[in-house]
Amino acid sequence: MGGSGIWKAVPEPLSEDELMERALAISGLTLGELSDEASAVIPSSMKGAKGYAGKLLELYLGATGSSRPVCDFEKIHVELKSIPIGPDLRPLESTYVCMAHLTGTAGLTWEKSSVRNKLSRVLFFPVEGDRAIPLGERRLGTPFFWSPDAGEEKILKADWEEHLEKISEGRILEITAHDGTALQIRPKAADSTVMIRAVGRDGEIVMTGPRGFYLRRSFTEKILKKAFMI
DNA sequence: TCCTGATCATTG
DNA sequence: CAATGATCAGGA
Repeated sequence: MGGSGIWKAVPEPLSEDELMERALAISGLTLGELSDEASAVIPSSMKGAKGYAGKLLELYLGATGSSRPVCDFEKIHVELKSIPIGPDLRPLESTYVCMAHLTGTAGLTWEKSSVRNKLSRVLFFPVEGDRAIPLGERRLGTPFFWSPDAGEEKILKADWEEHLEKISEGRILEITAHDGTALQIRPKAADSTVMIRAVGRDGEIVMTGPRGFYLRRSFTEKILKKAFMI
C-alpha cells in the first residue's frame, strides 16, 4: 500500500450521513487519484494486488474493522463492500461476506449469524474492474447504502440455514459452490494446503480447508440494478 | 461466457 | 494462525 500514513488519522464516521458525504466526495475519482492523496503507490496491476481498492477505500473512509470479524464501521454498524463492475455495470465477481465456522454451530440461528450481522447494513462502492483498465485508471462509481428487503432476507436466510444444517450434520464435504441461491460457500484460504477442524459424518473431527460465505454475482447484480433503477 | 475452486497480500 | 480485503484462472 505504501503511503505517508496521513490517513491513519482519519476518524471513524459517526453517522451514515457523514460516511456517505465522504464517499460521495471521492466518487468519480480514479484509484490512482485517490492513491495520490495519501502519497500511496498504486500497484502496476491487480496482479498481487487483490483487495487493493477495498483497502484504499477503508483507509480513506475511516474504517476500523481491520482484519477482525466485525463490521468495518463499528459505531454505525455498516459494512463496506467495494464491488468490481464491468462496462455494462454488472458485477464481475462474487462478494465475500465472512468465514464459515465449521465447528460449534449447534444452536446458531440466522438472527445471530455473522452473515446477517454483516449484511444488515452495507455501503456498496462500485469500482471499475475491467482487467483491461490499468488499476490506477479505474474509476470509483456512485456509492449507495443497502439493507436486505424482506424478499432478499428470506432468500439469504434459507440459503444460510441449508448450509448450516449440512455443516452441523457433518456434511461439510458435500457442500460445493453450486449450493445456495444467493449465498454460497467456497474455499477461502491462502492455498489448498491450509486445514482447519470441521465436524465429520459421525460427529468426529475431520480436517478440511477453510470456507467462506459469498454472495453470488447474480444476487449483487439485482442489488445494483435496484439501486440505479436500470 | 460463466462459475467454481484456488489463490494473493496484509494484519492482530 | 485466522481473519480481513478480494480476484485469478481453468474447466464446464
